[in-house]
Amino acid sequence: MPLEYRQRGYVVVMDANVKSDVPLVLVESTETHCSQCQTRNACIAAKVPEDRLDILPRFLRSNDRIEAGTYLCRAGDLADRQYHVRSGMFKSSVLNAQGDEFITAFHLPGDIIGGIHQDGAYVESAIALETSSVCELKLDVLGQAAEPLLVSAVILHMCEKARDALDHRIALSQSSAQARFAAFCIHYAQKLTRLGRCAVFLPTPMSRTDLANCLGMTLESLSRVISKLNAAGVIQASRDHIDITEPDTLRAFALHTTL
Amino acid sequence: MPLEYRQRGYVVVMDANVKSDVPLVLVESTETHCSQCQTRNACIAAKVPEDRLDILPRFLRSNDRIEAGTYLCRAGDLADRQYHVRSGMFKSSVLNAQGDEFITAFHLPGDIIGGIHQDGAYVESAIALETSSVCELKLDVLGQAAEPLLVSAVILHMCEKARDALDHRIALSQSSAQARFAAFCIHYAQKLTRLGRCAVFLPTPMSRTDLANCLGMTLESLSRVISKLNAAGVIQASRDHIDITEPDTLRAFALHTTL
DNA sequence: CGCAGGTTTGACGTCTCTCAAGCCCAGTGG
DNA sequence: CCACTGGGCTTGAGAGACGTCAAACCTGCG
Repeated sequence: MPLEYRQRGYVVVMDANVKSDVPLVLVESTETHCSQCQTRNACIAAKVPEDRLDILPRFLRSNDRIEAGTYLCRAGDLADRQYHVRSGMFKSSVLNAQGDEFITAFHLPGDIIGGIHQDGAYVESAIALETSSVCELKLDVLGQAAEPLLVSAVILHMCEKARDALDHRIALSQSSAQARFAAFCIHYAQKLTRLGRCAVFLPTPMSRTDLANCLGMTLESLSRVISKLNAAGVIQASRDHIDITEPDTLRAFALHTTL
Repeated sequence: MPLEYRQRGYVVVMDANVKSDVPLVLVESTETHCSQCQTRNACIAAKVPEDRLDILPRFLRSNDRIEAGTYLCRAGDLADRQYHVRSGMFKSSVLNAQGDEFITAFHLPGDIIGGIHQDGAYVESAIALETSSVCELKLDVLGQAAEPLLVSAVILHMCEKARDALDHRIALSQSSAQARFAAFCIHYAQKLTRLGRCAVFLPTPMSRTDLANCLGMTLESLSRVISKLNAAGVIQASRDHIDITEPDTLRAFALHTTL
């Protein structure tokens, strides 16, 4: 499967099966083309009439390819822009006063990174978990632009994305570790569905440690839950992905609130 | 202390110490006056230059007084506007497929209600916990207005408010009930501080049941935590408020993550 | 082959949930 | 004024779940 990304004004197409720096194709790319983007149905483009998609590239800057392990932004940085994930996956996190890390979210295409401020600075840090790309939306441009279509789209999109955080919060208030994990899988699957991807194959580029942290449990508890659901035949988990074999059972577990 | 609210075009001032329906003062009010609002330092007005505050009432509609127990909006309603709390307190909640209720937040002045959408509908229901008032911001007006100051202010405010939800999420991932409760108190106190109110006196118009639900624990666990902190002299809790007597100790408890 | 990091499994202690009883307070009616 | 009543809150005892610590296990890599 060819790997396509954008770099210094070019669209670069690599052969993912061959470890090489020599691209298969190198196409000049003058700007972002939303109409050809795979994520256009899950980002602000989905809230703009299809025949007006051309207005977006005037406000969005599409970034070069971001390697796994690269920080997109850090807590405390000047919060002058939002990042909208185009491809790949990010994890965001915060540190408390003691230096404990909390993984706050895993971001898929269409998700907003840098949408949480305090005193004009980002609250979370975001790091790429795999090769990724984002679109940048500068806030001053947004204010000055006076482009009603863009403003509405951004605000609607922020409101819809707030739902992910809410889902996560609800999952966390479930007391049982199994219910939290099941809820995570179900929400993840729903997001993949909206992206037009397979709803039962969940890639897990994050470590078990990070996933456990995000779900508010220990690594061992997560491991036990996964082993149990594996043994029960509800999921089939490996190091880098989770296969949902019995979606209905998993959904039932997600609802099983012991609260 | 006089109680001031707005009703059918009048500003009504009541004597809160006397149980009567006869107002002390009745002033004609043609529109919202942000410059005189007690919440102006904690809402979108705080992101608009002071000498331009007059633009806001053109877009905001200030509601009549909302009695305790009144629903401001319900999950599933058409999400065509945001509510910005002006005074009082609300609680918002969601129901899952099983009918279990999850209290998702308690909203203080300056907070946004109705900022979470799915398919054009609200996800949460919000109900007043005491006599309250809100400002309405219609989304179509926001898009068409082309008023850069307003757009920037709303987006910045949404980004700052996203922080509350994040704080809640982090509090929920703490496994210890005591840490969750302590974190709730600390965040609550911080919000009161920003409103210019006392940071050690926390009114609790919500029931213990609702508070426990919001913190992802049982009523009994919450009660035990409160009793323990009471006995330790860290707080002094009664039915309708919590006094923080040792803020530093409480802060330390909030950080004590057993994760 | 050996190493290191991440992951799984096991044993044990602790914390929270559950169920149950008792308490406190406000409102009601005698 | 006082007993009654109901709801919300507190307290108690037991069971189950999760965290902790420790050891073993995989897996990719040199």
